[in-house]
Amino acid sequence: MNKELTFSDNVFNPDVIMNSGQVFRMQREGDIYSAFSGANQLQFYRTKADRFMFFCEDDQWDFWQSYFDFDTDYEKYNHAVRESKDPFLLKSLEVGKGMRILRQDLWETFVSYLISQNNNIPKIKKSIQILCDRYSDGMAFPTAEVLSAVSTEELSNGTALGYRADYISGLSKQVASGQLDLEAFRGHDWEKTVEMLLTIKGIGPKVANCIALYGLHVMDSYPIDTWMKKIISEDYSSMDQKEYMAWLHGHFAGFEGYVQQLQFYCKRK
DNA sequence: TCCCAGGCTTGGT
DNA sequence: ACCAAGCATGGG
Repeated sequence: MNKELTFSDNVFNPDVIMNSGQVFRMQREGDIYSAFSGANQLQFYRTKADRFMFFCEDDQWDFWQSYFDFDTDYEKYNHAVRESKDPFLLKSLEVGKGMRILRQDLWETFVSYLISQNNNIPKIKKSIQILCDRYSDGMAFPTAEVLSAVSTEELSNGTALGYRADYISGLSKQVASGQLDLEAFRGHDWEKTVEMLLTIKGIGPKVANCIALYGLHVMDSYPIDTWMKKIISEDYSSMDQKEYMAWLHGHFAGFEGYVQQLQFYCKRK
């Protein structure tokens, strides 16, 4: 099916989204954007300045609508950002306008952020693509069932996963056996969600917040990584990390993750 | 060669 | 509760 939708640049900018570090399988070739998540795939392109044409399988549109969070008005978030008059945030919004927080396939999000630890974005993308090529058709993300049948040795060979292969193997087996139901992670508040995620081997505070935000759409979670630490020390030098977190929550309760995503994108750019 | 990358586990205090 | 070492891999 195809669908044409109108968005202002302030609320949907695929170039910003795909380079924001929250997604590893969205790319642009010429004028055509492609996105892959789980077993879903989508192509789209800009038809006018503020219009986009989307193409996907009929039964996948609901997923993609949810993926891009199209039902949420991001202008209300942007308004709050402008109201704050915080210099670094105003700059971040200018650079990163059109950012959205995606709602990605949950299994793929778990595995992707297990891979992300102590790693860099190009290499994360590379490892994920190798998994898709080797254990799927190159487009759908390999299922837990398939990965659980692969030995840890094979999984770590030629994938650049390193020690992370062990975490992925372990999680795959738990999910494939039914011992762990990823759907059970939905529907809890931030604290409970993170607490549950931390029980999984290989998931620490940073990865837990990434999965909460990008997979479970818990919008008040915000991962603190090396870049965010750099932002706090360089752009909020009057605060320590704790004070920064209190400030973020105080001004942007309920969408801290979006605000932080703008900052992260701006800093890396 | 060392340092860093969207860090976590383990084993010490 | 906090701290350091170790962990695979590749790029600068």
